[in-house]
Order: sequence, then C-alpha cells, then structure tokens
Amino acid sequence: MSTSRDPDAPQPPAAAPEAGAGAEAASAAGAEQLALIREEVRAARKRRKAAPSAARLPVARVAVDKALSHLDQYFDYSVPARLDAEAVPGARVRVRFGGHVEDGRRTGGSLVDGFVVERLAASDYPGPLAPLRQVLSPEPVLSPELLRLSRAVADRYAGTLADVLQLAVPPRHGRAEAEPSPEPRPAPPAPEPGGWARYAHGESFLRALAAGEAPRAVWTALPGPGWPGELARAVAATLASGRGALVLLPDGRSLERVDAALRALLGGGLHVALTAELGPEERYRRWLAVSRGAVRAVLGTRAAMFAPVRDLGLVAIWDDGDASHSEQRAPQPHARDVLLLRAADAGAAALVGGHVVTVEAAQLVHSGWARPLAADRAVLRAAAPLVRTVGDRDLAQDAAARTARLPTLAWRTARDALERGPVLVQVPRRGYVPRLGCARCRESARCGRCHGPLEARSADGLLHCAWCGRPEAGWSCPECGSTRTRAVVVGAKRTAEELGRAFPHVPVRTSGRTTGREGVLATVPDRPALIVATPGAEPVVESSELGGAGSAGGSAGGYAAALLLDGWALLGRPDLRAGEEALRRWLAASALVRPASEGGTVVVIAEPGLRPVQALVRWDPAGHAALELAERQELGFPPVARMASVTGRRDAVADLMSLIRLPEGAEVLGPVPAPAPAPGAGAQPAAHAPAGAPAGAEQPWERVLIRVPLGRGAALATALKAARAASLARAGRGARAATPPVRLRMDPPDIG
DNA sequence: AGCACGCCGACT
DNA sequence: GTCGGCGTGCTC
Repeated sequence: MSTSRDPDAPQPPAAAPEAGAGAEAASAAGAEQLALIREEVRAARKRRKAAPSAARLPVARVAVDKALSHLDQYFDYSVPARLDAEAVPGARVRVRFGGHVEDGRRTGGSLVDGFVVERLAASDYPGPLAPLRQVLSPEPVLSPELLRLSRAVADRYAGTLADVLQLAVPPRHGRAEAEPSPEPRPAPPAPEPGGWARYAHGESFLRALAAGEAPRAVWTALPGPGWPGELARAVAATLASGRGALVLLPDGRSLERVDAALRALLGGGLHVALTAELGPEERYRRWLAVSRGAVRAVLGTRAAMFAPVRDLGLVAIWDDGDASHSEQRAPQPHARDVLLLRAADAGAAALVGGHVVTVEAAQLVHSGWARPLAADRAVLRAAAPLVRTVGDRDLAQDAAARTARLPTLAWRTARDALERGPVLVQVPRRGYVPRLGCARCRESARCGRCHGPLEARSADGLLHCAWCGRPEAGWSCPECGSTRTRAVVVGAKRTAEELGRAFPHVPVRTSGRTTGREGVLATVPDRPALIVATPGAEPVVESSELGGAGSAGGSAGGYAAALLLDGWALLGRPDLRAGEEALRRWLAASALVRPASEGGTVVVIAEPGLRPVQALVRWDPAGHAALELAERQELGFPPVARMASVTGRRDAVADLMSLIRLPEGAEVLGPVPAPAPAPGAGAQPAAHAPAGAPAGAEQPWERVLIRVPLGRGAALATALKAARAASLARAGRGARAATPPVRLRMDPPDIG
C-alpha cells in the first residue's frame, strides 16, 4: 500500500547514514549522530504538523468501519488542505484509529476505512483531532439517504452502523470506478396495463405509479406466467413518472424472468440487474451506475435491498415469504422490512407480491398501510388449476398407496395428464426437523402456557417447551383429546425412482439442490415428462407458442398436472410458519399448472380439513393469511408481537439478561438449551478453547426469547443494544476473549 | 481489537 | 527503590 499520501507515516530521514558496524557504533560519535537524526525527525514532524487544514469546513465527521458494539458513534477528524476537495460527504476515507498520545503527538493505532458523513466548521470533541490519512476516492458512495437507511436498519435490528454499512456499500473496485457511467436515458412512456387489467384495481395502481403517486399494495398474483410482466410494467410506469424503481426477487431464476419481461417491454439500458453472480467488478460498475443516477431501475436479489436508486418511486418484493430474502450477515435484516423503511423514508410506492400472502403482508393490509391488489374470483377461477386432495382416510383405503407410495388418485391424474404434457412432482427436501404432533389427528403439540412447540428433549421422557423450557407433563390434544404424540415427518428419497417404475415409458427428470444430478432446472420443454422437483426448484414449462410440441388449441402453457407429495414434511416442520410455508410452496408449484379449463389438475397429499390445504383448494391465500394473522394476534405471536432472541454461552446470556432494562410489557421466555452455532454461521467465529482448558470454560449454549407488544420493537432493540454494550464493558478482557459474544436477533425466523 | 495507564509482588 | 503482572478504559 502506498504511503505517499500519508504524511504521518514513519519515513527514514532524507540523509539516513548507514548503520555503523562493530564496536564503533557505540562510540560517542555514533551517539551524537543518533541524536542528530532524532532531532531531524522531530523537525520533520513539526513541519508536517504545520500542514494546513482545509480553510472551509476543516472537520470531517467519519463513520469508522469498526463493528464494536459499544462504539457505534461517529469520530471527527481534521481535513488536511490537500484532501479538502476530495473529502466530500459520502467519500471513502482511511483514518488512523485507536492510537495514543505521546508528548503531544499521535502514534500507533491502526488504519481503518470509513466514510465521511459530513463536513463541519468545528468539532464538539474537546481533544485534538487526528487528520484524515487518505481519501480512497471522492466518489460519494454513502449518500445521505443511504446513511439514513443504514442507521434505521441498525437501530431496528439492534446492530451497529458499521455492520449495516458493510451490507449497504459494496467493496470498491478501482477500474470500475474510473470508468464513466452511461448517459442516463430519457424516461419511457407509461406502459399499457397488460396483465394488470386482470386485477380489480390493477389499472388504477399502474396509473398512480405513472402519475408520480405512492400507492402501497399487497398483491396476490394470479397463477400462471404473467407476474414477471406485471412487475415489469410497474417498473416502467414508475420510470415514466421520472422516478426510480427497485424490485427484489428471491433468486436468480425469477430475476431473469423479470429481466426478460422488462427488456421485452422497454429494451435495454433503462435498468440493471444486481446479483451476486456478476462478480465484484461488474457488480460495482452497475451499482455505481445506479448511485450516479445513470440507471434508475434495479432488479436484484436481497443484497440489492440497499441499492442507491435515485428519486425512489417504487419498491417491490416478489414472494416475500421466501427465506432467501432474509440476509444472513449481521444484523440479518429482512429485505421486506428494509424496503418498507425505504418506502416510508422516500415517500415511495410499495408492492409486496407473490402467489401467497405472508402474515406480515396481511398485517400491512390489516393496519391500513397497504391496500389489497387481487383479481376477482371469476378471473381467478379461469386461471387456476383444479386442486384435489388425498387425505389419511383415502390413503388407508388405498392399497396401492402403501406399496407404490403413490395414491391411486395421484397415479391416475398423472397418467391422464401425461397424455397432454409434463407433470410436476413436488417432493420434500431432506433435513426437516421432526416435530411432535397428536398421534391421532396430527395437530401439533404446543405448550399450555406460551404456545411454543413441544419437543422430546431429554431422557426423562417428558415433553418440554422449545420456547420457555417448561416441562409439559399431561399433554392432551386440544382438537381430539388424545394424549399420545408421535413424530411427524415423511421421507421421500426414492420418489423419482419409484415414479420411474410406475411410468416406465415416460422420461423422468429431477430439479433441486440435492435431488438430481442436473441441479436446478430453469425450464423444461412442453412435452410429456415427469419432473421431480424439491420446493423452490420447480422449472417453468417453456412456452410452446413458437413451434415445439404444443397442442394446436393455443394452450396457455404450463404443466398438465402437479402432484404435491410433501404435505406432511412441510406441515410437520417445527416452525410457526409451517402452514404458510406449505401453502407458499404448494401455490408456487400449482401456479405453474395450466388452468382447470385446459385440464390442469393439482393433487395434494394432505388432510383436506387443514387450513393451508383448504386455502390451496379454494386458492385463497389472502384469506389464509388473514386467519393466521387473527390467530397470531390471539396468541401473541409475531408479527403481531415483536420478538428477539439472545443466544450464547450460559453466563453471557445470563449477564446480558441481568443488565437489560426491558421495555414495558416485555415477556422473557426461557432460557432453554440451544445448539452451539456452527463456526461459520454467525458474525464471529467461535473461539475454540485450548485443549487443556478447564472443564468449566465450555459452557452450554442457551437461548432466551423476549416478546414485546407491537410498537415496542424499537424499544426492545435499543434495550438489547445497551445491555450488550454494558455487558461487554463489564466483562474483563480475559472473559471477553474466551467467551464468544452473545448473538442478538430481532424477529428470529426459527423460533418454532 | 490494540494499546497505554495504573496499582501491587520479586529482583539488580 | 525499580520491573512488570494484567485489570480497566479509550480510541476523534
């Protein structure tokens, strides 16, 4: 690293004498020379100290890139005159941080990166200011809006600004930065409504976007291949109003579909896609084009949630229930929340869409913040496939199901559909945690006090609550009164092979991370085949418009049928969202099937009486979400309450909990034993104790859940942050080094 | 995280 | 009397 721009860097004096050799070095002459050198160095330092500061606004307030939880604050530095022009607000700088004062001058410390937050005429810091060492680039990458957003996200998630800035500002790439960004293109004309005409308020939503207004909607997308086009038109309408748009997709495949739709609508040059696949240089190039205002529309995966779109007019998220919208790095913000913060800050429109409606989205409607955007029942019926169920009673009477593992109805449906086109078979992924349910009716077994899930944890044979840890001695099913439980889990490893045997003359292909050797397929041709896919990896059927094997009748395209075989595995997950998640995956697969009018049929192997199954049969995701929301309200579950988890070694958790000043109405659940996180999973790698460490050093991990009423989430985050800072400050150095810090998580997704 | 300051035991 | 142990606190 060049030090030419660093005046304080230790440098040899200009006429450094050669080191004396042998005994002569210790002579009086040598000592005299050393003193002379020392004098020279001091004089040089003085000369450098005289380096003038900038005349105007000589102070730079800097957000230092050090994720110390008790140091979440700005630091002021003086701006040397030579850096005056470059040290603009938002610029990346390098400063010396953490040194000490030695006869009036600063030594030691390490160079850290940071961002200039603002330039000031004077600092309120009483001590002498250290100078900025280097301006890495005058590019103002941290705009005031991005800083405001990062601050808000840090506060909401009990994280530090430094952590969020790591997510919000991509690493610099010199070559990309040196290039000019393309000329901004003129705004396109407002688009025709297209598929939005199928929705009750679709056209008015699009008109409002084009008119520069800020409508907010929870969009229940119709089944079929139309939704990428609808998103593209929403973007185009926003661009037409002279504003920018940001659309987040859960994965690269869905992003490519929207990208293609937008290209078909507007041509290229008006938008960019931001995904991890691009690599750092190209990603930074595109990010800069957005930051500089050269491109006003962004399609991206979750890391693009911070994309610095200018004059933000619309934020949109597709399939907000998909787990990949949740950032894995601290402080683990959720893309939906970040987008909603941005919409509120910028006065932008918001579109939360998917085939399913999440409870969080339903709450946006319930609170009046957003309006529902859905099609009338008649339109929906014309677009949706027929959904049929196979429940336990059907299975019990079905000898074929026991041997072939494929119920008769499913087999017949597939056989008939294979005459007309491809058939999708959705099978569960492996690795789901078994959960306890009623042995008779499979209702999930929950704690009588806090409604957490019960688990058979220890050898004492008792059931324990996974949330509050209370043993549940006399559980009985609230539905049917049975007192027996059983693990509710299904494996379907050999589904593909078994199907192959059931349909010997049909090609079988697989799509999925773990399932097949082909990996995840984006598309499959529109011809008879069995496509076995895990949830989220379902390929789209290629459009048969241009030749191909399509029928002459002008088919809408899609699978002729889908078999959803993973019902129990999905519903049996130890998760609050199991029902919503099952419905989400079923709807995602079913939305790829042709309408019932063209013979499209879905068979789901699940009890027809269950709420998500009924919602699938009636294709009523909004109704399902409303019921879920009402139930969460009753039980005090998120998102009606806000929750946080505190995970760490027993002492560390106990210490933090003893220091925290909880907001009013807070409820502490636990602690309960928790698995020690994998080293790579969290922010910091867990320090391994040396082999000879005393046995007491290896403390078990525990987790506490804290639940507060809606509206106290911010207070809870603040309290957690303060408690962690106090805990870190109190812990001795040795203790701090030996114990990995507690992990705080707002809105934990995996609370059972 | 580094790094220095500060206040108590064995040494030239 | 000092050298140095690491407990405690600060870093613009």
